[in-house]
Amino acid sequence: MTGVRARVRAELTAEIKTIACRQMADEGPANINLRAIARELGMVSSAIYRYFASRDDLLTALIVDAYDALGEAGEAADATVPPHEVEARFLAVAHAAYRWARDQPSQYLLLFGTPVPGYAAPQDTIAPATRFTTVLLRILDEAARQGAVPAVRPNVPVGVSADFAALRELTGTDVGDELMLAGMQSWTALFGAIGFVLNGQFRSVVSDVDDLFGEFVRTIARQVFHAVDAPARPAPVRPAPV
Amino acid sequence: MTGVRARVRAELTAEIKTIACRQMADEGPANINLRAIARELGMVSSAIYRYFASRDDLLTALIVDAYDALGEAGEAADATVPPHEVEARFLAVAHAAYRWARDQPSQYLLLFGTPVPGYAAPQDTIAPATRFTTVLLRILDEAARQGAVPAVRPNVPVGVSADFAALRELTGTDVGDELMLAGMQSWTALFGAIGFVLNGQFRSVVSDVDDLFGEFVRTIARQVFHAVDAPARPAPVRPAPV
DNA sequence: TGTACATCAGTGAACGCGCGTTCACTGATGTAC
DNA sequence: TGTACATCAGTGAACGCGCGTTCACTGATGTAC
Repeated sequence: MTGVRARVRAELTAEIKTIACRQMADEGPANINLRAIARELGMVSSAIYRYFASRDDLLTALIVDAYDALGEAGEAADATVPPHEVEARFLAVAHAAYRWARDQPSQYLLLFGTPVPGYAAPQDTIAPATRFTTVLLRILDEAARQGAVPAVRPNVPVGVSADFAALRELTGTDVGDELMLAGMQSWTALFGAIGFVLNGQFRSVVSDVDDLFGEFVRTIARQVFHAVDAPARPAPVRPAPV
Repeated sequence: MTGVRARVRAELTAEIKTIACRQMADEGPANINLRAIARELGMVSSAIYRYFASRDDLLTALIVDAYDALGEAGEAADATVPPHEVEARFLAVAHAAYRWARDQPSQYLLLFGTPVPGYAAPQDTIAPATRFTTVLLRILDEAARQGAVPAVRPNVPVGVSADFAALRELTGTDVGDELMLAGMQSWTALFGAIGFVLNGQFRSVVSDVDDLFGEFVRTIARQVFHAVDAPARPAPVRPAPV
């Protein structure tokens, strides 16, 4: 039964991360404390090093988990809406991000708040970090196929346009420059709104922040996926990308 | 010369804050260190307590200063543009915030990043916090007087509408619900974009983030101050608010 | 199936470090008559 | 103008605390023949 030790190990590893998450909720993302975790597990502090080589390693694991959880929440929400309803998909995904952020604010802040001082994110965090963004990009791709045009058409700077071309190449998408810029802007707007709600920026100004956020997101969606002024553009026949 | 001691005191107080700011740049906003400050000043650690009653007190002073600096940057930028050119004013103010944030990222993160664990902002920080927002609100007020209507007209939820009414009362502005919501959305979008740039969210995707930000802001401005579809609405005669 | 050996989880003590804050004090700077 | 007193900046020692990490170790769990 080689699996017994392995299973116990996996369980304890998970438990360490769970406790670290709870700690972050109390003390802030930068303040995980190996000794306190060991104490809570009834272990001696050095025992933690059987599971994580260092504090930074544990932090990396938490970041990867958080990115994955956010990405999964986005994917799950996206899957509940018919693929061609791009605006509804965006709304579903945006609200999923909002809910996730409100449910675990410290994990959200671990990803999008102040970087932890002295910590340099290793390669392992890059792939999970793109997971949520990929969901948004897929919606944008479908919107492009439907000929969507943003309500306010941006003028994409040449340097940025070149970057977008590389991005299309890399991701196998076919989103035009204007829509891509509008999409990125909506992305920053979405997370800006979430951050403001989380940090209480609307406190003593707006009481029902959930309602406010909801209307923010609806407005953003209509800005990006506004198709009324769209020139008649035939849908390309290439299949959907990953 | 009662002023000699007072002047030295003011200078040292300022120097403590300056050192604390530099420290934040290295170690993150949450990590100011009284002993290190004293060391750098060539003093004994307890001497700091002649100037600040506690670490939290120093933190409060830094937050107030940061809010004031951001507010002043916004006001200064706003003053460079003729009052009736609302879109240009917004652009100027947005870029001022961006520049300020890029020049002192740690101070920006002190205000808009992860809250410092265990620190509860006292009353003193509230007034300075509104200074920058007030600039935006004044621009919005002028825009309302000119009959501006957002490119995508939001549906303001009833609860939020009530809050907006109270806000109008409190600030002596006359910005309608739709424009107010669009304005707030632009506010979150602006700071979301700044935060993303600061935290390197566009790294290895877009190289010239300044250009990207510039176009973001132009797009946001046109979304808010879009007046083309505006119903003919006579400009009210009441004078400009504070 | 049983035995000899290797693996590995957890122990306990220690290292080196630094923090915020208090307190009784010294000595210089300012104030009032 | 000079003296007696009050104010206050800075000292130095101490308190109590906790952290991440290393290392030699014990003893239980798994493996190979």
